[in-house]
Amino acid sequence: MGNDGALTLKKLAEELGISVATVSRALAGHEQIAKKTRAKVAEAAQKLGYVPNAAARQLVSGRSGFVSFILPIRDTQLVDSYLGEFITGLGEGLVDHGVDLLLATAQQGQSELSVLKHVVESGRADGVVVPRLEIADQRVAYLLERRFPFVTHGRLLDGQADYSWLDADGELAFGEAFELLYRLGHRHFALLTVSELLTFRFRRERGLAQAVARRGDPDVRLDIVSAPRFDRQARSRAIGGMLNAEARPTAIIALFDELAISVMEEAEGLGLTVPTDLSVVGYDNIVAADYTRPGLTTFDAQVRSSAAKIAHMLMRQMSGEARAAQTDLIQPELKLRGSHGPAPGA
Amino acid sequence: MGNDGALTLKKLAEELGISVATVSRALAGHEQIAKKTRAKVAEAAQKLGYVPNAAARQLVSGRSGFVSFILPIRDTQLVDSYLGEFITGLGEGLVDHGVDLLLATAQQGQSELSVLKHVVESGRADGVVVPRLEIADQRVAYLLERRFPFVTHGRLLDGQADYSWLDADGELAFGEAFELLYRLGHRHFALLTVSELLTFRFRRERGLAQAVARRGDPDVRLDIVSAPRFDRQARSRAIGGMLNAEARPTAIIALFDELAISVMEEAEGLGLTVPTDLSVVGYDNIVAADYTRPGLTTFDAQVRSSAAKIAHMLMRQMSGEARAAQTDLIQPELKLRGSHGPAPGA
DNA sequence: CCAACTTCTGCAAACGTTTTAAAAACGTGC
DNA sequence: GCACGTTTTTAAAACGTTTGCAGAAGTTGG
Repeated sequence: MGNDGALTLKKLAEELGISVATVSRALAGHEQIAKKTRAKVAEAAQKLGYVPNAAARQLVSGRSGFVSFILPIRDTQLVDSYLGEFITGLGEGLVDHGVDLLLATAQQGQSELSVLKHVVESGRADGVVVPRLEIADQRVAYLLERRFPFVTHGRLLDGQADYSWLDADGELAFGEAFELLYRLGHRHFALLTVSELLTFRFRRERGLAQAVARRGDPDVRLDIVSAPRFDRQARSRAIGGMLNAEARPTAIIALFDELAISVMEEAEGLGLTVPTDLSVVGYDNIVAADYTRPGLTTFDAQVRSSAAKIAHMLMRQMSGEARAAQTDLIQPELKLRGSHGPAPGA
Repeated sequence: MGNDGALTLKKLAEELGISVATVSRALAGHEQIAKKTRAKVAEAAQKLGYVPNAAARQLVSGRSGFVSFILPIRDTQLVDSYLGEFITGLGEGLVDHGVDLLLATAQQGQSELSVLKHVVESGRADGVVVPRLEIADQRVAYLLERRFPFVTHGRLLDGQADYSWLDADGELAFGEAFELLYRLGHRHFALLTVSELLTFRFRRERGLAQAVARRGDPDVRLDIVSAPRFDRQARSRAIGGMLNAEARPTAIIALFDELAISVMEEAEGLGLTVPTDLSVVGYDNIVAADYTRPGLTTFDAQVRSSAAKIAHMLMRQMSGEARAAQTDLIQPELKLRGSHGPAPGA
């Protein structure tokens, strides 16, 4: 409802004195309907403000005209910059195709996977976008088995599965971060990471480890510190511990900007100056990275434009235009700001 | 579809050897169906993973189970922090009610109003959320006339129309901002605003003007400067002009944080120190406000929790629980950070 | 064992479209 | 004026649910 005396095709047909079938076809612009009739119908529809009922249309066509994105369950404390940008980007990408975005949320106690299944099985969406892949991602497994159109942001670790993805090359970026800092004289590094089994985490960690190995410098030391992703208190403790260690690292590479910014805040609290005492490099280039003082040196993962690209990839897939899986590996761009510098005493 | 051999009620019924009607009622938990039958049906549905088709359900019930939000058309350059937070908040609020969020976007050349009409008339949503009211807001007029459930963020200027809104008291906040700075000795103020006909703009401007009038101090000078909302270049020019004037204001009150942050950046570029040379106060408390150096003194408009509240208001309205219009005026909370200080030479 | 309930189940219509297959209208040439 | 091909229109089925109404079991009392 909300639509009690709604204008239906039937009423419109009665008004015009022709059958619903004709009206339907006329509005769809079928050639087989006389031009004159088409014009007459179009005019009446326009005048009376006829808008076809979405549910009825969906029922017969089988397509909902929606692309869905399941909002990840997250702590209510922390705003996740990634989400806002990603959704905005998706919206921008979908506009061009006249497709709307369905944001589904998991209720308390409901798993994200079950929401996804529900959306798919109920036919409320024609395709989905899956962010932040996990190590053995059940969502991907389900969608593949179900043969349902989807595109992921990020990719699985093994190259087995055949699906469409867009990812930023974090492996490369983290190698680059190491090289940047190594050349500035840093030898004692710390990688600030999280414990979740997200694939991007493993890739970035691997990229860093490989860069270290490539140098083969026995003086290089790399500490690995895990911080909780959401609990601000615990995160602060973990970072504090790292910065208070007797042998403090001089270069900190954070898995993503939010962690990097936490490091900068914590350092400030401890009286350490960035970048004189401590170099910090992040990843993502969230909006806030431009506002810290000094600005955060980071890699632009182009979340927003990636989301738009993902939207296009998905549309191509849904239209059947692209039969094979499409992949796109984008190059994160190093944003040199002020949070990195020569190693102290170098 | 993507749902070829989809499991329908009919198939489920055949499987069980009973009629669709019974299965439907059993799943809905009707008392009139024997407990034993209900259990049997529930089990089978569970086992076979039956999920009712959304379109069919919607067609007969007339409800879509969606709440819609029309993504405002904006420049592709600038991330609008408000949107991300607002949408996240809406999602959080709607979760509790098992309602999903439909994000519709206006295509190039399509007006936001026409998208809204389309969503409403096609029955794709049961209620809508309208952000950032304009001076004679056509969306509100349309929704009222259409008697369609909606809640707005922000309110109209005249108290005539009878609708549900949630707003933050910007009038109060801007008065408070003036008082804060006046007491610190500032006499030359500038209000940095925009030219759009947004109601929140007029309220905040009015709040400031009234506070000035209340003091009745002939020494107080208030400049009003308009900056474009999206064009970064032009914005920079407008702010630069203000800061380069022979008689430069010492206290700048910005309509919202993004403008305030621009002021701080521009000031830094001109070699001015905040807050020594210049006090800056914003409004909204976007995430970035906490990361600028010095931190931006601003008012927390609690966008995210407001959005969640709006979601609840809307649900109450849609369920018919609340017959009269509901309103909620929240108190923006002053966040004292480092961007304000005593007037130079005071 | 039958009537009169009560409890349970099923038929069929309805929701508003699209689309298949068939019928009606229209010309045209003879 | 009739047959024939072409153009235009329509009746009816289908999509997968929910629900009013009626009918079929079950149960109870006489």
